Amino acid sequence: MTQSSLTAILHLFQAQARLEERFSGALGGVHGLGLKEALFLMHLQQAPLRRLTRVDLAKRLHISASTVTRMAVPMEKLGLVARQPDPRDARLAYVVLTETGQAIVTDARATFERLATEVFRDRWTEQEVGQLADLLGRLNSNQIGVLA
Amino acid sequence: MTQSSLTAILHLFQAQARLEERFSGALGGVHGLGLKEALFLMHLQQAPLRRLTRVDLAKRLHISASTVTRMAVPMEKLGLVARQPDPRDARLAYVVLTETGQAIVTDARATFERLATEVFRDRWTEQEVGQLADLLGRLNSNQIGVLA
DNA sequence: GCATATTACTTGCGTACGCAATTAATGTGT
DNA sequence: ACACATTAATTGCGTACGCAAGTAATATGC
Repeated sequence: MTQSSLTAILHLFQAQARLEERFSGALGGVHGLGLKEALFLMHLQQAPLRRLTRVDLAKRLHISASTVTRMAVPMEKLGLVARQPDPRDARLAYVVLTETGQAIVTDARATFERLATEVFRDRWTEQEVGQLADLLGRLNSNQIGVLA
Repeated sequence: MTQSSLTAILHLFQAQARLEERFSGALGGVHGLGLKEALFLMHLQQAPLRRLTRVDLAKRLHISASTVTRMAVPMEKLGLVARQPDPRDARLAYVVLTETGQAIVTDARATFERLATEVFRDRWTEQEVGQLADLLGRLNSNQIGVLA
């Protein structure tokens, strides 16, 4: 158990590093977005009102609140997201997905899906991919805000 | 297939982010090492002569060669690694694990193993962990230099 | 209802990283 | 053997990040 646990974790780190390289390159090439930005927008897309507070986004993306603030600035200028203050609580500044952002992220998601399919295209059965998705889902199941 | 592929990838990214946080904190607390440094040394430990060239390390760790150069400096000063020129090829400067480094990394690996076991301790059977390790191993199988 | 604690967000600062240019050494073609 | 390409490593530079401090607003305790 100890042995396979360690192996699983190390393989997971290794796999993530490879996939990040691959997805970063491909996403950056097609859209103007990096992988980080794409995940940022995807989290907004699946949120209740297509919006999240900055701290909430930070938790979901596992980055600091200051990074969320700074990431949002260029995307605001591009019109992908907008700042939306909360009338009830003046401290809150939601990041909300615009129509433009909606279109872009839908497109990015399609690219994402295509890339994901390619990863498993050779040497993987549908059942195996599903099994992997399930197991990784279990690994994340004791937390909030897992994406899609 | 497309659907579960996307889910698998997204879950993998999510899982990695959480595990990185957890392992970074715990490793940094026990030894003086960060997660990155621990993986750095673990790659050396399992290498043929406990040594690797900088470019080789960079490929295995999925970081740039310049980062390897810069990471090595403080670890050299701590005596964990040493610089070892190649007599055949004066361009090569191996990073080699010292005795001290060997001891530290063995210790770090034990901590790593303990943490990994904790991750799966609740709600996971040995078979499931093994299955996850296998599937992730498959995902990495078309590349060189996978760790342990 | 007022003082204090907590929360959301921003900003300054230091650090870590990748890219591209540089240097030095080895490989290749003729 | 010599010119040129390739490779390993380092360094300058710009960028992205986290942490901690600062600011403003809301929540809590008395």
